[in-house]
Amino acid sequence: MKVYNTLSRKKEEFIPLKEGEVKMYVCGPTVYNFIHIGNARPMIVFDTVRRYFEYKGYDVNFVSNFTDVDDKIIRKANEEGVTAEEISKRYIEECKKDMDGMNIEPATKNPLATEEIGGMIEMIRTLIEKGYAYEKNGTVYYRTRKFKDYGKLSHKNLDDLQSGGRALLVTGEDEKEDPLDFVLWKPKKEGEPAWQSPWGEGRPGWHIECSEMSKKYLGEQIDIHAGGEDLIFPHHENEIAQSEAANGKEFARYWMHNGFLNIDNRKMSKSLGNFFTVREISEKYDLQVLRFFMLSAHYRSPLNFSAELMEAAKSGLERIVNSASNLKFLVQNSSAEKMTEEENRMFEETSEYVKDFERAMDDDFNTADAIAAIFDLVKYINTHTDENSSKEYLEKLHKRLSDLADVLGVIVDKDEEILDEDIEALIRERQDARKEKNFARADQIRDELLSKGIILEDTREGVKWRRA
RNA sequence: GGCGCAGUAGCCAAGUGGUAAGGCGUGGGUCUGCAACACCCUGAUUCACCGGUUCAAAUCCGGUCUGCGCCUCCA
Repeated sequence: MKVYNTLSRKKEEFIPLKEGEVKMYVCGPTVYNFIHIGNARPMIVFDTVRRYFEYKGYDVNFVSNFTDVDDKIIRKANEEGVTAEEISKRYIEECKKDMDGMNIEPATKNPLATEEIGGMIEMIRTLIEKGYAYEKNGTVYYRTRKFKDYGKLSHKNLDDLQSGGRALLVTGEDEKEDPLDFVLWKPKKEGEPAWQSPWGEGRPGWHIECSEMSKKYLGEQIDIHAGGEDLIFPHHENEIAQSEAANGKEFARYWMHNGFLNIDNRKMSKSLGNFFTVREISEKYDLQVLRFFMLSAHYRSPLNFSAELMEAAKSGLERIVNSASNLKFLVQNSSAEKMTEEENRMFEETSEYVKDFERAMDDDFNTADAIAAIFDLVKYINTHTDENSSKEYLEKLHKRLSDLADVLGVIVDKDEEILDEDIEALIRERQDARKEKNFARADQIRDELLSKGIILEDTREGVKWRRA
């Protein structure tokens, strides 16, 4: 199994720290509003990574934080005249609803920054003791040049940063020893939430949160640390500096980063007016479609979002779902129980697609290729099943398809909803009308059901229905 | 200025040395009362461009053009 590691800029064979276990940490969102579709990409991508590890039999300890103390949260709280806590609690709940819609497995643990302040203070204290940090007037800074590996993740060297990063010099507070030093602890300002510390009241810098939460819930060394590519610098670079200086050992073995989601080939931003929340998308599409769309390209590639592409994703997803529901329908109407020799042979043939799927996923989670393997399986199913197929054969194919889809977090079975009595009656009435060749009435009933979100399909085996 | 990514059919997108997967869409057909689903057929003599290496290049090397990202507490 190969994983692209940002550290080496190469695909590397994945070797877990501990046999059969994966410890992974994914930087989560800052909760000051509904999450946007850009936030959704790492959630979907790394949930899929997790699901594949689980499919392969690994025990995955998956930790992803919520940053619930931050300038943007404070600003929003001030705007609404409520506490920062109220804002963060509200949007954590909303975020979890969106994640549920995208079928993202709940993390093993979702730590909150505000609940881990004590540990962060301890880590900062350690850094000061070891000479990697210093305090000036209530602010604690990290002594960047002291950490000799600084830049190993983003492949930058400090002198380039200093000469190229004009902003760093301009904003450089006079009290910093070096313009490249970054904040570990900042003193309280009026109206801000604050915690007691050895350096006075204040709150932690952003980077120290993840170093501490990763350490607390996964240990000093983890297998995979992941997030959006924009986090490579400075966030993840700083995390490495903090964790490795404080703990004295390599922080994460593999660093994974997803590419950005663009809108019309432009970065999504509020100022460009091309900003979409997941909630907005959910009003128009099942979030399964968003998930399927995101997985249609490789996770490290930039991905462009548009209504047209969502429509294409919707059609593609329906093709898979239809195949599965067709199998269920055939099972209900099948009279043969046991697989025949021929069916056994055909079922064996489909293991080729499972191999293709795994080969794709083993190669740095190539979901686009994996989806192609699923489409191949769908095609096989559509051409090698009919009303004479046995229940056992159909069920085995269905399980095979849904198992693969499940790795991608794609739900293939719609909930078995009981039809209301009057809907069933309408379907029966339509069948009678059709027998009497009263097609006007039959079509009228079909339209009526369509307006209620029920799609009817007449097949040789009878009437099938599904929800739109 | 530094670092990096990308350019494959109408659209999306795999493929990193052996002769171009898959999906969506289009057009035609089968099935069907019609529709939908499904199935069959329909697509790149070619992978931004120019050179080079090689028996062999979308894949490797050099150059050009174009688009994009990071270097700002933005996933």
